[in-house]
Amino acid sequence: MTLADPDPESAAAFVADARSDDLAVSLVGVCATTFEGCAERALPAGVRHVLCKPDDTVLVHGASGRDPVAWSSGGDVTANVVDDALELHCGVGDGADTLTVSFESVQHAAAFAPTNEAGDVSGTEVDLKERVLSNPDLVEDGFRALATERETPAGPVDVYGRDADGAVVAVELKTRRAGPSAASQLERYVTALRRDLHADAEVRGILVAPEITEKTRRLLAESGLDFSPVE
Amino acid sequence: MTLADPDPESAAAFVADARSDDLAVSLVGVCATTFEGCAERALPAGVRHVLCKPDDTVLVHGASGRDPVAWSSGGDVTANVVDDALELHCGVGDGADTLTVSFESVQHAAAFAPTNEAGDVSGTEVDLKERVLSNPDLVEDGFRALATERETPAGPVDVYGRDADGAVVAVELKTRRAGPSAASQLERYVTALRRDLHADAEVRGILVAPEITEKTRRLLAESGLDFSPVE
DNA sequence: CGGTTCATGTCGCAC
DNA sequence: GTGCGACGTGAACCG
Repeated sequence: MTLADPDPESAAAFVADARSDDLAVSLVGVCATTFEGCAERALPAGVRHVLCKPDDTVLVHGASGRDPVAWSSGGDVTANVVDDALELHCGVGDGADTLTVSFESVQHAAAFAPTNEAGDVSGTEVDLKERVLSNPDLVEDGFRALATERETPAGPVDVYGRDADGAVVAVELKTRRAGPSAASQLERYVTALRRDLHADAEVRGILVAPEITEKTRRLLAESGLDFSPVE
Repeated sequence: MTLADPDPESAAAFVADARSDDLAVSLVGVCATTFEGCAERALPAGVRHVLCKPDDTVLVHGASGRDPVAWSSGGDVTANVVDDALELHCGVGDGADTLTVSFESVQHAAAFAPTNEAGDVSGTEVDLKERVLSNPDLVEDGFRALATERETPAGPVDVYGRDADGAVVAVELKTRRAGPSAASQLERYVTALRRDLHADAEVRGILVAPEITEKTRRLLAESGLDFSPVE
């Protein structure tokens, strides 16, 4: 399941075999990449790590960063020998987005059978929603939740309810410090609700987040929306 | 620079050595992960690929998807032997966000010296901006660009100019099909400009994108903003 | 399949 | 460092 300093033919065969067995392949070597499609990008030759997953995802990682320096998702993957070098071709058949990885040399290759199992995340927006539902006063004293993901012409409101005075309230939840887009999002929902409900209905909007930036605070104020810090 | 089926002590030493030499390490093995911090997540034991980069980024990849199933950026990385097993500890010293990767077994380890070189992307918003500047009619017949990234109280406008009638125009550029957030963003800029400029100044907003969704079209219309298809 | 939104988003840039 | 917006964003969810 491993090769060291293979020649191009061996490497190509190794990759092809592994892929036909639904294995993942980890490659280390000197390679250049080109991507063409909706955007374009080329990388000069360099030592990189290439991971080919059984779902045809190909990741090219450089020395730093969480994100790959090049990648391909979706389309087919083929391993060929071109000009006496291993070359990976990734992309949809008709070739809208295409990634090519051209190896000058392969230091190392390993094949393995990865598991797909995953775990659940907690601390997400859903958790915050559940907390708000079980303790509506977090939003505001006297707030009552009536629905979640209530549909409006502008999209679904995270939490929909009424305040102590009976006014309709749209609640937008953010698990982190909220920025201007959150204020705009809430404003879209509130505007849509005002249009949707009877003209005499009062509609308020409350942004629930651990924190907001100053500009966001100003935006909320200008739109007559409220902020309720949580967590 | 390679190990096959190492015992935990060898694996830990291998990782530690590689890291002290500023090398990246590619690991394949059966491992479980836990992440704790702003959110929480745990993965059961499974065969995965772990990539430790010299910048202390750690990526845990499963069988599918472009994104890692677990990762750590920033903090320190240490490789220890715990309960006769390799364990990677990643996180800031005081431990806000912590990732732990516990190996049941290591099938394979490889160390290498990755290059950091990267290439530039074309087809991005900057390219679209340059195209618009060199050919303002793309925005609208008679449009004249006066500035890019012009500052407003709501943030910088992509392109700022005037239309054939001399009215101020804020242009928001999107390289892909634009959604509701783009309309809201443009509206924020236009509102800020109307407030900022003389009261009698007419201010228009034009969203420039290859395409927009229907809801976005409606939002633009409600706000009196325009859409100009490009590309 | 398209539309919308969340994300441990990540990343880069300006203040 | 914080704030802000783009990203070849990716990924899930829903009609």
